Amino acid sequence: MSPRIGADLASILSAAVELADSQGLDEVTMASLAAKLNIRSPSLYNHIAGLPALRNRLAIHGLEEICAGMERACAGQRGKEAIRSVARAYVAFAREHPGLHEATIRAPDPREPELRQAGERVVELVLRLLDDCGLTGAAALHAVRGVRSLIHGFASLEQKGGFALALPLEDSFDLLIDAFLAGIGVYELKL
Amino acid sequence: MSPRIGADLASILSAAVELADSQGLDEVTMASLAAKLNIRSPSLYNHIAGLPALRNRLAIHGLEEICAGMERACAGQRGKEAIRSVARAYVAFAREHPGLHEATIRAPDPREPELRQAGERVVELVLRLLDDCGLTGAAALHAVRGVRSLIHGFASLEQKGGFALALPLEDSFDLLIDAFLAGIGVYELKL
DNA sequence: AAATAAAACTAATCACATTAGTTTTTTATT
DNA sequence: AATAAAAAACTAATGTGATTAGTTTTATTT
Repeated sequence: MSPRIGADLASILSAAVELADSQGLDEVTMASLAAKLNIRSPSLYNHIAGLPALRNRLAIHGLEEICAGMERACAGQRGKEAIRSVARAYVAFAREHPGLHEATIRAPDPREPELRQAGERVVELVLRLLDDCGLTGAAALHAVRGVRSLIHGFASLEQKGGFALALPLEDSFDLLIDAFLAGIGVYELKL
Repeated sequence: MSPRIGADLASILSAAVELADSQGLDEVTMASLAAKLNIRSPSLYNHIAGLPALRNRLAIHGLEEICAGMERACAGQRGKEAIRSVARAYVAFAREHPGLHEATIRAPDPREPELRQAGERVVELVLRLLDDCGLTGAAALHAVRGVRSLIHGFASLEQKGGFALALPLEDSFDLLIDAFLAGIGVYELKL
């Protein structure tokens, strides 16, 4: 197949993920990544177009992992229970993969097709669960935005150290989800 | 007073805000900022320690503006109405000052004292409003985390172009706040 | 008029991204 | 077995940006 074997995109991506999760997304540079792979940075360009392209790949990879984790988490569940599960899966992902999570947030261009698709898959998953809760159409679409805002906001703030007080994070998150789900009826009423 | 008049911290900050809001936070560099002020980048170090310090200042400034906007928005209001108002004020700020808002999220060190204080002032404001809703103690603290997650999550996603669908953003946000407020009772019940 | 302090400047260094052009190595072909 | 082709690695070079060191300029104060 290959006239010469070297780093391939998978190994590059995996090294980038490790770097991102251990050092933070900003420390993932063409230089640091090349060093981790024991090659020189120009060699990376044989595999990926540049740093923005790498970050885009990281973001896609992150969204795929998020989607997979959510699917796993809500398997066999329905309705509010399922929503609670996918929400927890999201923050769990952000904790396990802080750098990769950051990458999903700070993608270079949110309109990039493959990235968008990965995001849409998450939306579709949540949409399916909301359907079980009796939400369809525009109401459901608004509700997905709500769910995404909740989980993304909480995970981001937690990650950035925004929650300073000595108060169990787990409880804060569960209560937030509970409050939202308790009030989810407004999506039917007000539309 | 001053042996020689040049750029002062206020003018530097204001130039940085303009740059951030018009070009994005990443385009605020010591180089671009100096160019905007018609000086050379090393001269900036007479006024600020470096790029991280500048970003920290921007973040503090942003939080102060957010707090001021919230105070203004909820003046004379109480309870849920007031919470709705401060939430709207937050997203309004993020729309008017996308770069400054980004700065508040991506501060170099969330533990920096002055930054923390600015953040705490926002927390205290919301805490005061929640008190009107009958929430105190740990319940109120959890609820503030909830409110912050909501507004920060929504504003971030909106700013990053995360809401692709053609669905009015205003409605999505109002519904989200409504749902949360409708379910806010769980903070009393479950604690 | 001289001293001082603050601000600006130039010059230099270092890190990183990226491009161009060359060499190496493996596979496939003759 | 020798060689042609492909893919990957390399070196060298450029450009941008942050930052430091050391120098010059200029307004204020003595």
